[in-house]
Amino acid sequence: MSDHSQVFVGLNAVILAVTEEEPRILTLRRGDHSVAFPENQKPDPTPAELVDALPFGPLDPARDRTLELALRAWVREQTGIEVGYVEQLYTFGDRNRDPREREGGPRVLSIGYLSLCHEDSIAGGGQARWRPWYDYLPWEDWRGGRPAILERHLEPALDSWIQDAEDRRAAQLRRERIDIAFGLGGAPWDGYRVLDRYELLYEAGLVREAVRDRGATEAAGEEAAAPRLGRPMCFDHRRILATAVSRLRGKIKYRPVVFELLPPTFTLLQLQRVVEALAGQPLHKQNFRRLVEKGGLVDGTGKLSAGTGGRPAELFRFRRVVLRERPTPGVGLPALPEH
Amino acid sequence: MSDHSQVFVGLNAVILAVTEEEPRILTLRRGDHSVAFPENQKPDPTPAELVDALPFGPLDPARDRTLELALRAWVREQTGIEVGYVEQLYTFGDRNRDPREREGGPRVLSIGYLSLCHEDSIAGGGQARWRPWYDYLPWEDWRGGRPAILERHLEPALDSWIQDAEDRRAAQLRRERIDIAFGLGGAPWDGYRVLDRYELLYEAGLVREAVRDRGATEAAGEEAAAPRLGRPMCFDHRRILATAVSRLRGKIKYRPVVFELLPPTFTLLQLQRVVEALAGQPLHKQNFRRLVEKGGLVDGTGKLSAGTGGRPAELFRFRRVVLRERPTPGVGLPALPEH
DNA sequence: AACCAATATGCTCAGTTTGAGTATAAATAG
DNA sequence: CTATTTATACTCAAACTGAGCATATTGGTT
Repeated sequence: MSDHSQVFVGLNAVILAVTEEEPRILTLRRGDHSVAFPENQKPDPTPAELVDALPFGPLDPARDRTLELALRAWVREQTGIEVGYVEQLYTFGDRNRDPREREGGPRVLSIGYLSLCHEDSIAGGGQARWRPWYDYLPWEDWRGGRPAILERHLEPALDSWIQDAEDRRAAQLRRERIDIAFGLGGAPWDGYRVLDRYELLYEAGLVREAVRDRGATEAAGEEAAAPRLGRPMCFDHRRILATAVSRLRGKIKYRPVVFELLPPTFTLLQLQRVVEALAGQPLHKQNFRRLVEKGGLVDGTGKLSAGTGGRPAELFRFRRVVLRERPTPGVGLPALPEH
Repeated sequence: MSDHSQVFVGLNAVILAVTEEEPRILTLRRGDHSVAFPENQKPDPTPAELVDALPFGPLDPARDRTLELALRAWVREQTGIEVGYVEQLYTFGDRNRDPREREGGPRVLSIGYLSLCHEDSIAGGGQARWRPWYDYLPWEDWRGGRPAILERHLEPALDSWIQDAEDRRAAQLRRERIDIAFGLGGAPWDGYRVLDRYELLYEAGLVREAVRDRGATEAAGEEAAAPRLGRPMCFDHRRILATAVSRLRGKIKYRPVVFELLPPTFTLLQLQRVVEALAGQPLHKQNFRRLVEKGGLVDGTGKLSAGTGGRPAELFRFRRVVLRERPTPGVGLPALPEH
């Protein structure tokens, strides 16, 4: 076996918890083009260029029996967090996703994982920080109605990207993709196309990562003019995050994963707020209650929660046996109303 | 960067086409513990131990800009097939998934891909063969009613696996998992849990791969006694196939991927047969027609198909604009009737 | 020519699910 | 004591779904 086919394999984790009705991910700060494998978490030499990054750890082929065990091991070591629910997302292997490859570094593959944590287990973290995932993807949060950033920045910028197309056909193609991804031109907004949207913005050069990857040869002035849609991240970490959001939004429909983010007992409103936080859209309260109760997803405990402002709510727990009863127990999301 | 963290990365492809109402995958024959990287497709020295294998190719970090390009390249080189639709499935990295690791070989990671081909593009293939995927997973095909293999072989074997559990609690746990995965004990059969089922059978030692992986130290007599549930495959290739089936069955519900398997125009029965083949369950003809027509998935062409035995059917084509209209255009599958 | 087998297509109908809203109950704050 | 807030129960129409009947159009048989 020749050496040329060897690559370096790392694992990236989107570690998620929902606190104060916000989905938050664990992020580190680090230099974008600097040490990628923080064996000692050494701080970056050039603080001006620090960027948010997903936690990262190498696969140690000698030690780690499985990929998932590898992930659990270094997450524990780096952050002290003992992750529960873990799911593989996607393997990212484009050349130059790690910029040091350009300077002769090895080809770096990254396997993305999603981990769900209960709110109370987020104590540790070391240098890590919990940040709302909508800081990185602000156009995905429709809980307060259509995000203003869409009309104010995103749509005009996408429009001029369409104008910039080579010819009429290319422009038509761009228009088509944008309409479907962003629910424009009469198309509905599809909450699951998170990755499509991010990739389109990247392609259109509307996220800082795109400008960065096209080479730092441009003038500083030009770079400053580049739009800053959402908080940027290291490497392709925002793409990994977008993958995680897509996956999770899809999955809550047919698997009871939400409960991995909740304490053992909770009120129905708490549950609803978590689902809304993930889905990025508001839900009809009474219908949501009907869905989870009649759907057999939860069981009342008879106990009441401490006052949350109004009438006390009953505490519920996840009804595990639902798995035996229905093939796809989850919370279906309604289509967003047209505008 | 230390050398110990380097691994060998390969790509496995589940290349699928539906012909004669059967979903078929492209397979090679090769020695189970022999050369894993068929640079020259060299035939195996010990024909007695030949097993079916998924097409495989290495990632060449120097040449391949992206993983998908790598896949397309070696599939073209090896089989002459120019794949269209391609989708990444999962990355498999358990130690010893390639048995040569035991003898000091490098850690081998495999990234599984799913590719969908039109029926007419399956000419080439070289030494490769198209084989029905239900040869490998016969318990997944419910088109002719509940598969006999379930009652005849699978359920008794799973029952005795439950009996073999350490203690009552462990047995209870096994019972629970089996009921949910195989729709026993009142639970419904869930067509999407293909991977769950395969992994359970593997764990219970009911597929040949499990016997093989536990070491070839056992007597030949014992091995012969091992059940042969479905046609075995090389390494963990059947697991990859199970992942592909799971993914595809899930996806046809919300994305119009079926059309990747059909010619440009087709009759509604043809379309139905393909969906049935993938889902492994029969569908109600009139309702299916209503679903795809009212759902805006297809457009009539006005032309009629050559007689297929009865009244000629209208030819339809995929209605691409449906993507602009509905967020999740696909063919929802009904629950299978209880027994 | 009449009839049968096979497939295609149109339509009905009841049961369920879904989206939206009204009404009432039980707590706290002033 | 009243306004406010949250919880919970119930209603109603529209849409969707599962199941089946009925009719249409072909080729082959008698």
